[in-house]
Formats: sequence, C-alpha cells, structure tokens
Amino acid sequence: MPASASRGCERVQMEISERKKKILAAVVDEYIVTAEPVGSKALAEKAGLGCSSATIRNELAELVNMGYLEQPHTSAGRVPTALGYRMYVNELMQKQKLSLEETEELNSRLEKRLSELDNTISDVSRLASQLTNYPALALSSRSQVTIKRFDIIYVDANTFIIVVMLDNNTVRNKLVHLPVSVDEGMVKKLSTMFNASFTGISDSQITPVLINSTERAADDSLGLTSVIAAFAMEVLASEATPSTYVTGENRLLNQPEYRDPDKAHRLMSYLSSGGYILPPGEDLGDTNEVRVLIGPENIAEELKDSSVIVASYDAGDGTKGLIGVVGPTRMDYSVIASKLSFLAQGLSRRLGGGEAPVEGMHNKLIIKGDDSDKR
Amino acid sequence: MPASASRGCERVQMEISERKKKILAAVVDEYIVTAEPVGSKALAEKAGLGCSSATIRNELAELVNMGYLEQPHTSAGRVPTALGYRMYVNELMQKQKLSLEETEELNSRLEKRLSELDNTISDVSRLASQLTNYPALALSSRSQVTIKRFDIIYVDANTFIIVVMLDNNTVRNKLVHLPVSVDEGMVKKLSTMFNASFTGISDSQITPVLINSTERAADDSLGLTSVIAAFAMEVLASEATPSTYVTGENRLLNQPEYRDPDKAHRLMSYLSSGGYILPPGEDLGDTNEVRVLIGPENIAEELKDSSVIVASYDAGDGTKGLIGVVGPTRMDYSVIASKLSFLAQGLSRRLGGGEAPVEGMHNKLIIKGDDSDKR
DNA sequence: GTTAGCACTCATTTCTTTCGAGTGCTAATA
DNA sequence: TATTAGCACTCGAAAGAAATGAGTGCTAAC
Repeated sequence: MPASASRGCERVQMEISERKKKILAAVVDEYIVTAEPVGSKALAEKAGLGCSSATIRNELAELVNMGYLEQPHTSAGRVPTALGYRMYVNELMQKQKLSLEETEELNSRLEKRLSELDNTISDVSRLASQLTNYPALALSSRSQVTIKRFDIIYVDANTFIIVVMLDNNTVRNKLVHLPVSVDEGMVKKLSTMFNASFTGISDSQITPVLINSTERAADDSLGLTSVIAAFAMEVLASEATPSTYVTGENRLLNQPEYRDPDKAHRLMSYLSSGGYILPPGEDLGDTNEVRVLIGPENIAEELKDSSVIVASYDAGDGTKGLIGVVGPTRMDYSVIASKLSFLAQGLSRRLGGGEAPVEGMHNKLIIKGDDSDKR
Repeated sequence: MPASASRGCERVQMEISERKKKILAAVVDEYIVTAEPVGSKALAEKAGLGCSSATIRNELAELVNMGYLEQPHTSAGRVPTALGYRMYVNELMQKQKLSLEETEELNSRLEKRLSELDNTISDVSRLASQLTNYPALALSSRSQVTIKRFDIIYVDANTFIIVVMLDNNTVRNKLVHLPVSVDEGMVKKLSTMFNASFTGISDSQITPVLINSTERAADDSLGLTSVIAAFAMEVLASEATPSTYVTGENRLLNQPEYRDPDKAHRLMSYLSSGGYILPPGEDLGDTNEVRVLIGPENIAEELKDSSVIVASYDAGDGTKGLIGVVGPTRMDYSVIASKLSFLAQGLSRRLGGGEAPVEGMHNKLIIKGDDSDKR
C-alpha cells in the first residue's frame, strides 16, 4: 500500500496522481470564490470526480501531508498553502482566455484612457484596479535616457524657456526667471552649444568639467550654463527614476481577508508609501510575461500573506514597466493574469508608438512564477 | 425656576450659561481625545470647574435638552451632537496657535515639498495628510486662463513642438508628428499669427470662425492651424478644470469610528472617486479662511457623519483652491484648522510667486462655519 | 481501492450571567 | 435657591456556558 505508507510523515515527496491534481485544483477553485475552507462533501458534490466524500477525505489527507493544503483546525475544511497555489498556478490552472466581448470591452476602455492626456501609466493603473477590483500598481522605468535636442526660447531680458526633447520624444520645459538681463544672442549661442555637447549623453556624463568648459566657451558670466545643465540633469534623472503608482488601495477592504482594519491598514500604507513590490534591482522580466508572487514568495514582510500578480510591458524605446495588482493569496490568478497581460500588451503597443489597438487575438498568456524555490 | 422649567421639553431655546459653555467645551475636548462618551465624574475631576459630579449631571441633562449633547444609551456618558460641535467651533474652541517649533517644522517641510518638481498641489495634499493623520484633499482651479505666448519649434519636416506659455507663467508643450511635410517658413508664419490672434483670449473665444480665418490667412492647406488651435484649447480647458487630489485615504483606518471596514470603504471610495466635498458651484470662500463642515452640514450623503475642514488659498493670479482634510466629526478642529491655515497661506505665497517662506507670524486664524442653519 | 457509518473535534453561535460605569432622583445641606 | 451626597436603577459590554453542526479520521464492509 504505497499511498498509506506516507501517512504520518513530514511532507512526503511523491508523484502527485492525476486525481490528486484534480482535487487540488477543485479546492483552489472553490476557495477562490468562497474564501472559506472547503470540505470533502462539497467537493464530492460540486467537482464532478466520480467518487465519494470518504475517498476524497483520504486524498485530502495526503495532499495535506504533501504540503499543498492545510487545515485551519482539526474540524475544518482544507485551504491551499502557498505551495498549493504555486502548483495550481504552474500546472493546474485552466488558463483563462478573455472572451471576445471582454476583449472589446477592455480595448475600448484602454483606448479611452490612453487617448486622454499625459498620465498614461497612472491611468492604466487606475483601470487595472477597476477591472480587477484589487489595488493596482504600475511601474515604469527607462534605461538609458538621453537628450536629443535643446531649444531655448527668449521671452524677455530676464526670462527664457528651456525646452528639451528626449530620445523617446517626450518634451520637457522649464521657465527660468533671472535677476539679471541676458541678451538674445547669448541665448542663441548657449542653445547651439548645448545641442552640440549635451545631446546624446546620459546624466552621469554631465560633469562639472563639461559644464565649466561650456560656460567658458560660451563666455557666460551669468551662470546660465549651469542653470540649463541643472535642468537637463533634473530631467534625465527624473525620467530615469522608476516611478510607481498605486491606485485603488481601498478596494482591499472588499476582501474578507482584510476585514481586520489593522491588517488592511498595514498593507495599504505599505502600498501607498511606495514600498517595493518586486525585489529591488531585479529586472522587470520578459515582456508580455505575467509573474505571480504567492504569499511568502514576496520579499517584503508586509506582503508575506498577500499575492502579487504583475505583467510587464515594453514600449520598445527603452521604457519598460510593470502593471499589476495586489490582493489576498486567494485571487483569481487566471482571470486577473489575462486582464493584466492584456493591459500590458496594450501599453507596449501604445507607448511604442503604434496606434493600432490590441487586436482580437484573445491573448497569448505566459505565466511564470517564482521558480527559485527557496530564497 | 427658569432652569427646571425647561425640563422635559423639546430642545428649549435659552441663553446658555457660562458654566454650561465650560462644560460643553470640556465634553468636546475630552471626547476628541478619547472617542468615548464622557461622564459626569470624569468631568468633575478633570476639568477644573469647582463643582461636584451631581451638579454637572444636572447641567449635562439640560445640555442634552438643548440639543448640544446626546446619550448613546441611558447609562452612558454624553457625546456632542453636530449642534454641539458647531457651538464649540464657533464660540468655545480655544484657538490653537502653532508654537514656534511647529511653525518651523511645518515651514521646512512645506519648503521641501514646494521646491521639488511640478506637482505642488498634490504634494501639499500629501503633506496635509501626513501632518494631520487624516485623509487630505486639495483642489485648485483657475478662473480666467489665457495664453500669453506661442512658440513653435521646428524639429524636422514632419515634426514640431508647440510651446505655450500661460498668463500665470506655466508652460505647456506638445510634440506633433505629421504625415506630411511642412517647411520652416510656414511654422514661423503660424507662430506669428497665433501670437497675434490667440493670445489673451479664453478657450470659449477660440471659435471655428477664428480658426478658419487664421487658416486662410496663413495659407495653411495642411490643417496645422487646427492642430495648434486644438492644443491651445486643450491646454486652456485642462487648466481651467478644477483638479482635485485626495491622498492618504487609508489613514481613515486609524480612527475608531471607521473600524467598520464597510463604513471605511464607503467613505474612502467616495473620496477617491472624486465626489464633491463642497457644494458644487459654491465659491471657495475668502482666502485664508478656514471652513468647517460638521456631519449633517455636509451635502454629500457619504459625508453626513464625517466632518470636513478646509482652508482656502489664493495665489493671486487667478489660481484659487482649497486644502483640507476629512475625518470623523470628532476631530481636533483647532489644531487641524491651524495647520491647514498655515499650509494654505504658504501656498498662497508660494504660488503667488513670492519666494519668502511663511514667516513666524504664528498665524492668523479665521474660522468660519456653515452659518445657514438649515439648508 | 472505495465507501458507508460513526464517534469525535472544535469553531461558531446563542443564550445567560455578571459587572460596573453612569445616570436620575431624593433628601439633606449651605 | 443652588449644590451635593447618597442610592437605586439601567443597560451595554465582557465573561462564561451550552448548543450546534460542519467536517474530520478511522473502521469495517463491499
């Protein structure tokens, strides 16, 4: 009796039978919707696996041994462990394809968001939160930013506008007000010089040496050069700093696992304080890949009993980012992953300059987990 | 026996005696910190009004009759009613002046926020929330926005940048990419024309007629004119639309009155959905005035059992706005009003162009309520 | 290998009881 | 006439006790 041999042991390694898989999947599926421990009887009835509750009880007991499930207390049903979710996400989960209607719905909403003004990423974060009913986060970062072009607009003797165009075609400007007078010729000269020596370089290359030599070359005794250089650095730095948006934190309160205000508050303030979600420094993952971090797989203490689902996008011009949600470990990974993946793909295209909406290709969904088992 | 004559009647109108005022104030003060009904004994001990608990009980009973206090149940202490708070705010409250250290602390933090990039108002909202530990809101609106200056930067035959400077010296830009080629001369010409006929006017004055005549005058067959005009309108419109920021919603969960997740959620999502806080269309109030809306005085159903404290600022150039917090009716009106007032004054100065920090004038605090009793 | 049956466990719900803070009233006091 | 000590009374909240029932593990029969 190979099965009973495992009884009483600590997390036995054994091949998981087909039936066990089915049962585990059924447990997770059920738990996702009810948030209550699921019992053998309910399983026997609902999930159509032709066997009685007693049999299922045996299987459940073994799944507990194997570490996929756990019991809150002796006389309760089973609840998936992090390992159980991992297995579910990696192998068992039936990958959700969005229906055509859903795709269209999503598309039109995405469209609407993107067409409006500037704040693309934060807007999409908002959208993600709405669609999933979980707090959403969006992160975007640029790798190597450089300036493509300088213009300095002479407004009056004491005022000018610096306009700077970056290599990804975003344009930034700043109005500068000086206590001293500048003549238009100087402004022209500076503009030329900056275009000559400050374009195509990253912020670390803007050194005091460079600034000094420019200043001398332009014969600038007023310190204009350093003002402009400072702005250039500021723009480059702010563009290179990854920005994170968290929206819809309050939706956490919808979830039964956050009924405790303290627990909810802890997580919410962690989120809005901009605490890191992914291991800092870790790369963003391949584009169009969805990653799932389940409970203890998260590094941040505050997230250890929540899950994170993120999809990465890549605008092609060096702008990469993530869009994701945070919620209880019990989340509908499948649907959420689909939706996020969709949004990420939409972002990739849209930011990348292409104007076409994400097409009806329901969606290719690549879900990847945190493979490194221990960390 | 004038006092006992009121016994048993419905909300009797009578002059409120000095001692009653003192007691009422003490009740509110105490309730603000404990959030628990306050009883006669505690009052007799703490607040130094030389009389026994029995006397106080009599007074309390009358204050209940007069509508300033209420009892959650027969054997509990007293809790201020909205009317009680109103009275407290209007007459009884001992107006808090910020200490010098506090002023300096606030100043340096405000300074820091304002000196950093663009997002002044949202940043100050964040600051307000931090300082008060309540959700904060900031609203800013401009009355009459006009464009002061147009510049069009020729990038290449298909690309140019529109730079627009508003009458309050903010600068906006947009990169335009065209499918057809434009020559530099045309760009120059358009720039001149726009400066001639589109400056100093509001968005409603940008009519199709005006656009058409400009287009004809510039001999523009490519539709450039309308692109630029559209951008101008967009900028004007977006600038004129009052923008609201709500930050720190999660701090609501600190408050015992929002321990119920549903209640908290209701309010939080109302706040982050951008629901109006002040009666829509109502003017923002005089500058440097702090307004308090207590419980039922709010018009939004969702706010009927919360209070709102807002201070208004005025940058002088037509930019006006509010900065405020939302919380339980039991809030420390006095301190919060001081802090908000401080921030508002800081904003007024800073946005108004003056560079000096708010000085050590601890602060003049004008608190005004919702005087119209019924609405 | 599966399943019906049954005793057992234990969180949850419901009902009681206890406890005490706080009241209102009365009668004595200043 | 205003204040106060004293006391019975009220009623929510906390603590304890009992009932409930979902779900289990195990055994023995199929």
